[in-house]
Amino acid sequence: MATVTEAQIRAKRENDQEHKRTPSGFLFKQRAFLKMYLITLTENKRLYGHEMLDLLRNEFRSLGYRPTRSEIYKSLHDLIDTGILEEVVEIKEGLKRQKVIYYRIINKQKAKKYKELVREDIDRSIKILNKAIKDNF
Amino acid sequence: MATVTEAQIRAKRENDQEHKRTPSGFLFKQRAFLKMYLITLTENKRLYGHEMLDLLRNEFRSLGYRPTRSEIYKSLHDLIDTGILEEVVEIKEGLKRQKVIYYRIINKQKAKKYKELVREDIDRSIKILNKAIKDNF
DNA sequence: AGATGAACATGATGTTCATCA
DNA sequence: TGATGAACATCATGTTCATCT
Repeated sequence: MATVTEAQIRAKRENDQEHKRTPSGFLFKQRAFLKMYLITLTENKRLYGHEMLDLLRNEFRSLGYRPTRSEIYKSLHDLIDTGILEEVVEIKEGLKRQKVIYYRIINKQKAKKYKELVREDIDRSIKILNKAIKDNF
Repeated sequence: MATVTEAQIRAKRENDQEHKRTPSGFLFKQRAFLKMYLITLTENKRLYGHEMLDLLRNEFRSLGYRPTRSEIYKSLHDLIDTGILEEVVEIKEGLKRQKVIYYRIINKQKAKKYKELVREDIDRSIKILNKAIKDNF
């Protein structure tokens, strides 16, 4: 009996999704952008979700970008579903015991690959934007 | 009796829409991007909708962006609704008589203002993207 | 058939409500 | 009460169908 790996299932699902409706290719999605940042944050700091949200909001405040709570969590869940991150549940002692979730990279190779992918898309987007300035001004 | 101008009605409608749901401010929308291009095309060339679509698809093919037919038309309609463009209907003689719609700027000031607005957003977006590269690579 | 337009469908993402420690 | 998660609502945009010359 042929075994089907998790990775294959995900690959198929992603492929199916991609072909349901063909994106026009205009810039990239916020989700990908956040996932890239969340990977980097996990690589460099030890933060739980809510802290990541606060950090990103501070970082981008001056640029008028304020990511949503749900986008952060959905991005983190995506990264877990695709086998890049895993949860590290911890109890934060305090007035009231508080469960928080930290993250850890479980597949460095995949993480690196994903970031490279997003990077290419960022480069492409910058080209589009620069072209627009050249063409319209 | 107080008269309400078209512009006021539109302004109100747009304002209402803006406040229904606050955008997070991540990059900008394809629609605004296209509207900017369509204004510029109208300023510089005499093209009807379908020709504009073809032109833009050619321009951006190498960058992997292929705008949709409906996005072009919706963008043109937006520009008409907001008093920036007007239609110039013409009959293209040929094997079969064919109605096409050209466009003309009817409010240069508004057109210029809109483009400037988009430009600011493009600059902001480029900043976000450059920051992302700096932060993640 | 080519050009336009509108209805519809779906994906991306923001808001609200629920849960849990 | 702070952190997380899921259901829901709405907007942006792609696809399909209709119309007109």
